[in-house]
Amino acid sequence: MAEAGRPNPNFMNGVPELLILRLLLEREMYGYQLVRAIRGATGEAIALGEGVIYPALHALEADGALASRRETVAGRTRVYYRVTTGGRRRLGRITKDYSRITGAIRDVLRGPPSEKPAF
Amino acid sequence: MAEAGRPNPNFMNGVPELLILRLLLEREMYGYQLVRAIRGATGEAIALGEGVIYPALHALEADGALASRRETVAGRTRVYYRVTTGGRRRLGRITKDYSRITGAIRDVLRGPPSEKPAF
DNA sequence: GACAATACCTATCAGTTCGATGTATGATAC
DNA sequence: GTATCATACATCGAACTGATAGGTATTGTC
Repeated sequence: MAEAGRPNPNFMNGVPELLILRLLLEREMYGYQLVRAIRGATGEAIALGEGVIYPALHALEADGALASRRETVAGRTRVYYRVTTGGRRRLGRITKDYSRITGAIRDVLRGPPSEKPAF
Repeated sequence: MAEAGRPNPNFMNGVPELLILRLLLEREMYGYQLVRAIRGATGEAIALGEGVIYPALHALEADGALASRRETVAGRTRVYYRVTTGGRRRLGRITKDYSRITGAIRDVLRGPPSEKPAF
């Protein structure tokens, strides 16, 4: 049962996918770069390792949501990913779902109008 | 990889716990009642079955976050749960964690100031 | 020459949640 | 009167994520 304090103990489902698609929408990136971009964009609140990102990128590409391009820079191979049209649709869907659910949770956390806020 | 459309495909971790504690803070409830309260409070956005709620209640009680009281009404036994002092602390912690992370995600979804909103 | 950082990758483990199933009672419909 | 549904509890196994840990290879630094 999720202990608080650790960087991010499980927490959410589909969020890695959501963050990846949203960040790649702005500009194409390669995996290793994405790993740090997520740390950076969330102010360390969310830290997804390479073991999460790479498989997710592969799956998204296999699903046609991402397309990739290889480039070798200073002897290192980078695989740049960009969002496809299908990926944009997918991002739209999951963003809507995500907002719907977190919105519902927020309402519950706020509590009924009568009650003075719990926090 | 989380298919959209189903009632609530996995989605989050610790959210059942969060909702349970928050709703029980307002008034004590029994398990079956909670199942419907969650459906109701989230406008069907989140529907947690009994297979989620009962084990969660047992675990929270075992952890000292909830206390229970049995009552028989019209031949049916109800187990009412209320939040303990420790449970209130716990709710405070996980609410803060939750807000921190969803806040970070919201920032990412909003995108950089320069960019026009994606949706 | 060792070590850290970059850059890719995969396999396994652990934790959650979902779905199915089971028991039992009371109320309702036929 | 009996079949069915809603109430109310409970547990187990399956499925899915995501976290951890490991593995390769190159470049740059001390």
